[in-house]
Amino acid sequence: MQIPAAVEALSALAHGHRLAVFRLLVRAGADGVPAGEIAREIGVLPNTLSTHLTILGHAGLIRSRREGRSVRYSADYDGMRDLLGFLVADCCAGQPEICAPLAEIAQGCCPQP
Amino acid sequence: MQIPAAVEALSALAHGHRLAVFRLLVRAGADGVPAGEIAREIGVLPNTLSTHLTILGHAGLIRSRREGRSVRYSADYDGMRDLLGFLVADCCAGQPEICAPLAEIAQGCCPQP
DNA sequence: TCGATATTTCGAATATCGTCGAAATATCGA
DNA sequence: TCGATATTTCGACGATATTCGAAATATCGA
Repeated sequence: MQIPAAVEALSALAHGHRLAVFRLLVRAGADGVPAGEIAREIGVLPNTLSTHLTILGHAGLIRSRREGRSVRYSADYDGMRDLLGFLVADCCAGQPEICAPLAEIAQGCCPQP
Repeated sequence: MQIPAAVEALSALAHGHRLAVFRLLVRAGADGVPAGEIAREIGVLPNTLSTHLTILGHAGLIRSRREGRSVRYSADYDGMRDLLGFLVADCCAGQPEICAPLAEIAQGCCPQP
């Protein structure tokens, strides 16, 4: 990941509704959530939500697939990992001791064998 | 960290010059870098940079201290950790297996004993 | 104190973003 | 095919963000 892509992803998340949508989808897992349900949960008009979903999708943070009359959106975990990896890699450049606590956070959250 | 603070931090980083400044300061370590040197490195006018530094500072991502005629800016590693921790915690909610690779990234970057 | 250096603040111009209503598109069931 | 449901696209308005030049502030050395 390069700076322009990172800026695009950060910009996509730098909005209350979009960050809420992203969190919702990350929690929802691979199955995803239909656009209409997202709109109700977040409390935004369907057309406005559609704009936000497009932005998140173009940033590589979510995916979509049509399912009947609705479109299910789901988190793009690869994209999310790229962004977090970019920030983590950046944070570690030069001084590993500084981001060691980060590894602990990840450790506490997703215990490794 | 709550959504509003996360949005503020993400917004601060969602700009090419500011992200470049933040990376520079993270690499520079606790000593920090004087504002003038940052401006030269990044290639922005001093007054414009000052605006960006204020935004990053208010978001809790950098700190500053006057040193003679210049002001040295340095990364706020606690703030950075809060933001990354927030995103990581969010990513893990519900499905630990998804962000396990993230823990590996942190592991590879900052090897734990 | 005075001038030089370093940084910040102010005010205004321009560009971009976010939201909405209305209309268009896609899919299904009768 | 037709009407209903689900989502997206379009066009426009108001709000916010970014940048710049000019001026103000802070600190140092002579």
